[in-house]
This record gives sequence, structure tokens and C-alpha cells, in this order.
Amino acid sequence: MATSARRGPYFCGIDAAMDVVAGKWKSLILWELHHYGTRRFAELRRGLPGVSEKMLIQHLREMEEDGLVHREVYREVPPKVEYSLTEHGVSLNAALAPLGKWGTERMRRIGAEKVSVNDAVTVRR
Amino acid sequence: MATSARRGPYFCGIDAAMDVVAGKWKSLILWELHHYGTRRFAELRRGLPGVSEKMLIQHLREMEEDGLVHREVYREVPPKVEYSLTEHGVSLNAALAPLGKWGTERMRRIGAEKVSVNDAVTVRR
DNA sequence: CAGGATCCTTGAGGATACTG
DNA sequence: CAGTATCCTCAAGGATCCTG
Repeated sequence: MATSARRGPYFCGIDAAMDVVAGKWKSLILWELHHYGTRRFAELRRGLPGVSEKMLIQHLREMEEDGLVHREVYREVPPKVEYSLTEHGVSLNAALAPLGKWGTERMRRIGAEKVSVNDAVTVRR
Repeated sequence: MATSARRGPYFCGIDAAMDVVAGKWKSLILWELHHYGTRRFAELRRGLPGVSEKMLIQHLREMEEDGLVHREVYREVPPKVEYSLTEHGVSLNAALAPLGKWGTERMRRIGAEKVSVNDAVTVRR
């Protein structure tokens, strides 16, 4: 099994929350699922420019295991799987909002660019 | 120079904030400095059981560079250096509060332990 | 006391190819 | 379409020793 959250022991609440949010794309997945309500695998893939299939599925599995994401499988051909947030996922997303605001403000302060879709793939150091 | 924040481009505000908070001990340093107002190097070291001197100074330097921490040097013998939060550091700490609350709630849900001082050194995988 | 300088381990994340 | 399975890179973090 791939790496998931430690599930403690933790130094404090932030430590416990970061444990679940850590991972390059998790906060983005959270945002995407919150924004669209429900998303298929390929849709998420397109929504997160630069993510590999491996990392996407790995993060989704971990978030499912951590009770943030619900995975709904439709037994059809071709396969169809829909991801959505659980109530814990929704509440985590809400708890992240102030941090997001702070970050946006910081971007303005230091004059940081937003990543454009075209160079998204090569953008992260 | 050791690794610091990317300073963009970012996908979103959370991305930008996480960039600055990432690092194993940064949120703890933030909390410690906020709680005590001002702390010396050795005091921080004792307050963060398990941190190495290298990581502590590295994180402090990065946080200083990112405008979160103020470093005050007293030209005495023996040396004395005091660290404190800038107003940006204080506001970041405030923005982290809801996440901390969420994490505390999660710890309660999954029955995670708080790390005790004695096993703190060996606790993180 | 408050760091610097080095060397080393480990695991997150990436690239690529394959499958039910 | 929605994943698996491998192999590989690279940098965060740890251990240890040294210094103004």
C-alpha cells in the first residue's frame, strides 16, 4: 500500500491536519471536488494540469482512506468512477479557506504569478 | 543557500500559503513564537523535541526570508539571538487557526495520540 | 550560545509501459 | 476509461563534527 497519513501521534491539530493535506495535489483535488461537486477521474486529470495518473490515483486513494473523499463506481462499459467530497472533506475545505485567502494576499504582496495552463507542466521546481 | 519558498508561480492561494508553511517544523515554530512572543534559539530547540539544529536554523532562515520571522541579534558574549513573528507571521498564524481546529477535531475522531515529550524524538516515521 | 559544513538516507513524486 | 506495475530522480530531512 502506498503512503498515507500517519494517523498520529501528532504534536497538535495543525500537525494532524497537515498530515492529511500534505501531498502535492491534495488541496487542489479538494478544491476541484468542492467546486464541481462530483468529478470523474479523467476530468480531475484535466483539471490538474501536470499531475500524473499515478499521483492522482494515489492521492485519491489516500484521501478516501482518510475519509475525505467518496468514490462511486458505476459498473458499466466503459468504466465510470465518480469522486466527491464527504462531509469531512467539505469541512476541511472550509477550514482551508482562510489559509487560501492569506496565500492570495501573499501572492499579491510579492507579485507572484498564477500558473497558466500552458506552462503548468513544467512550472513546479 | 538552502531551499526556500518557490515564490511562485502558484496554482492558487492555498498553494502559495502551503509553500511557505511546508517544512516539517514551520507550523510548530509559528505556534511557539506566537505563544511566547519571543524566543531564543536554544529555547526553540527545547520547545520542538526532536528537531535538529540544522533543520531549526534552516527553517528559521527561510521563514525570515519569507517575511514571517524577525531575527534580533544582540552583540554580546555569549551570543544571544531572539526570534519573533512579524505581522505577516502573526496573520499567517491566525489563518492557520481553523485548520488547527479541524485537525484537533480529526484527532478526536480517529483517536490519535498527542506526542509525549519522552518519545517525541522517535515518533515521526 | 548560536550556528556552519558534510555526508548520507529515504521516500515523495515523475516517466513510461501495460491492462481489465 | 480508469486504473497497475516498475523503475528512477532528487531534495527534504537526519547525523555528526566543527567554530566564532
